Amino acid sequence: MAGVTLKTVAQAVGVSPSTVSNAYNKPDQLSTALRERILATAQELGYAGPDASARALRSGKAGAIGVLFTDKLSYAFSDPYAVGFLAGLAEVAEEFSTSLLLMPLSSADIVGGSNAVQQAAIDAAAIFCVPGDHPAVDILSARGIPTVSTDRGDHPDLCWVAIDEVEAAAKLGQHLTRLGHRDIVVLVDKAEAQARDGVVELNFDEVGCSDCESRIQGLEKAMPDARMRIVSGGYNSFGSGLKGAEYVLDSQDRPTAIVGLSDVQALGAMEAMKVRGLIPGRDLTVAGFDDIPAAEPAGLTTVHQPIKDKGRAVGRILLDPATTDRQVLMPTELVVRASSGPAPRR
Amino acid sequence: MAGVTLKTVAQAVGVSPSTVSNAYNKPDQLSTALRERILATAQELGYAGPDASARALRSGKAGAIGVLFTDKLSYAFSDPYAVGFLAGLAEVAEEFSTSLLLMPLSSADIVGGSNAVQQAAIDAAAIFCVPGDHPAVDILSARGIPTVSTDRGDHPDLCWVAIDEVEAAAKLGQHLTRLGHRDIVVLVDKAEAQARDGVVELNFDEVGCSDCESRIQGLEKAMPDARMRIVSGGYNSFGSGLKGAEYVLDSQDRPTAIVGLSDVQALGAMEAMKVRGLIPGRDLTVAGFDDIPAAEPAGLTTVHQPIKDKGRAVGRILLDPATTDRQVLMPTELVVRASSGPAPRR
DNA sequence: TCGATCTTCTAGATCGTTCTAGAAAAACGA
DNA sequence: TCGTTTTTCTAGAACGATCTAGAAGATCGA
Repeated sequence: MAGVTLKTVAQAVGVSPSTVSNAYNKPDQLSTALRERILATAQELGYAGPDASARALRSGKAGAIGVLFTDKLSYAFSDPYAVGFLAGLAEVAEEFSTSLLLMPLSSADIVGGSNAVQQAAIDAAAIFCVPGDHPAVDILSARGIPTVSTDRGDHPDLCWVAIDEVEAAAKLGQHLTRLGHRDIVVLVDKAEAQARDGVVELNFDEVGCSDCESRIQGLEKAMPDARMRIVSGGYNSFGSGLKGAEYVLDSQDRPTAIVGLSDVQALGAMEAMKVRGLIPGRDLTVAGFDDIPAAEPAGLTTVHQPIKDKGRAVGRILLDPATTDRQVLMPTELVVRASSGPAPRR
Repeated sequence: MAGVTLKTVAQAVGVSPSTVSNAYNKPDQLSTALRERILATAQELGYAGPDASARALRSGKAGAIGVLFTDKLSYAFSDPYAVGFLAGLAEVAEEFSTSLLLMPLSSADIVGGSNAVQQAAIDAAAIFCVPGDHPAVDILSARGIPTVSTDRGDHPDLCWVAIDEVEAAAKLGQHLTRLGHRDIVVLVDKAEAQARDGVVELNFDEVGCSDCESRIQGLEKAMPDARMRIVSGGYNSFGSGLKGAEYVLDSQDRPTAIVGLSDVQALGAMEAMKVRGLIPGRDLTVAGFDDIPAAEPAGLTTVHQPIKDKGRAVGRILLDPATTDRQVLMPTELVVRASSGPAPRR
């Protein structure tokens, strides 16, 4: 049963292994009659096509691109933003009949030798929301694997597809300033924050995520006179946004606006308001980032970025030889919805 | 620069290739001093460890398991149910330092030879919400790749991790019967449904998804006297549930309860009610399936199933030699929340 | 001191393909 | 009819590792 190889089929048909290989990969290199005879015999013998590993070794193409994710995989997918990115990437991958290999980043065994990043048979890799100084990134570069990051790197020779985070945040900041907001809370994700029911207040230098830092800088730039507090409810998720906002809303010192650095967190904040009978845009302003699909029905003011296109662009750079871009800056757009309104007079 | 192999390193150090290989894979087979010398030289030469494809070929282990998804990848991830499953699977994969290979099922090129399912270098595969008679499943079995399905198969020798769909639906049906509901609408996903603003009414034999069919059967079993209509708003998503429910709510012939065959669709239905000023559980009953994280805050009555455990169980069967189970039936539980209430008198 | 055991390392086959070069046969143009 | 091109097929060497068996030297107990 087992052990049927190209050679087996070749012998059965009475041709050379090369010919059988061609029957699968280069149909125009042999006569149709022979090709059909080969395929039929293969079927009979239970041969299911060339072995993937052997093909990968010989041809030097693994037929898969890796996707490096932040932290645990579970949290990665809880944000529709990641899903949209992946969908765009998958679209291009499909076009080049390439698979996507998810590489979970258990922070633990990265240092040890036997992790997925070391072992993975991939031609290239997309680095999604993983900081450029992460050990896994070094491993990939040591392996000589081409990578595209979604962080806008400082190295001019690295590949990336990104948005101008500072500018994007500044757009939102200007909007808030114009509405008269001078006292805001920024919700960030911070896995380490698990004290005080999982909610913690941070200083800027404790944020530790370059995207988040850039966005905060953008907000500060556009709101120079505002008081700005940074609060984390834990992970980048609806629940954490909810918890963070609850902490803020139940405190004695409410801001006039809450900005989630991702839409899921902002939506959590809206939920917290709803529970307390507060109306977003009237009693308190809420805004987010990314413009995920759920943002529109919820009426959430946010900064739109072309999520799926970002995934597509990464895919093109990695797979499409016709694409010569190495660094792509995507446009962003402020989308004003009902959740933002003028700051109430004090 | 390029072309640094085991052999190169071996020559540089002055040992045999086998020894270098052992330095990476079997540290106890050589002296510590030599091992360190080898690793240091490798570093110097820019050798990043054994080539993944070559290792896969020789050792017969690809170091990855495939995940077969329904339809386009984008829709697959729009349901948190899939995300939960994947998280559980990833958890086990991580433990065995194995990667996950996503195999999108573009219905088009399955017949052609050059699709991901044919090419993928995987040791095993998880078949997630793909019917057992799908061509891709045949390809996997032809390749001799062990699989575990999330559909409860009829074949006694196939591996699966599933719930008793009929029983699960019957639990919900009993609940609705007890509340006096005799007229319900079931929301199903049906990609082909794009007429009439994407909303369409179906007969039972048009549903064409074995899970959905089982759930409808379970409902019918527990609600023998009820009138039951089947409506689809398109894909398995919030938006489709919303559209389907809008169609139902705006018709002259409203039911007393709407059952979404997935929570995302049921949540969409709740949204449609909210927009119309209807209160779930009072004006109309809404219920779902799966008990995704968003179901609880929304107060959605649903049938809980251990999503993440399902993923874990699949992972164990595929990867853990200590696991001898071949077929696992997971428990389900009716979770009653505010969205279900007694049927109003007519 | 001698055989037995353990540690450390090596030679060479092997995994199942695809690739390069080229041979044999068929088709073609003049 | 003869060289030339095209089609169709093949031999044999890679690809880069791991595995099996076994050799050489070190260690050990009696």
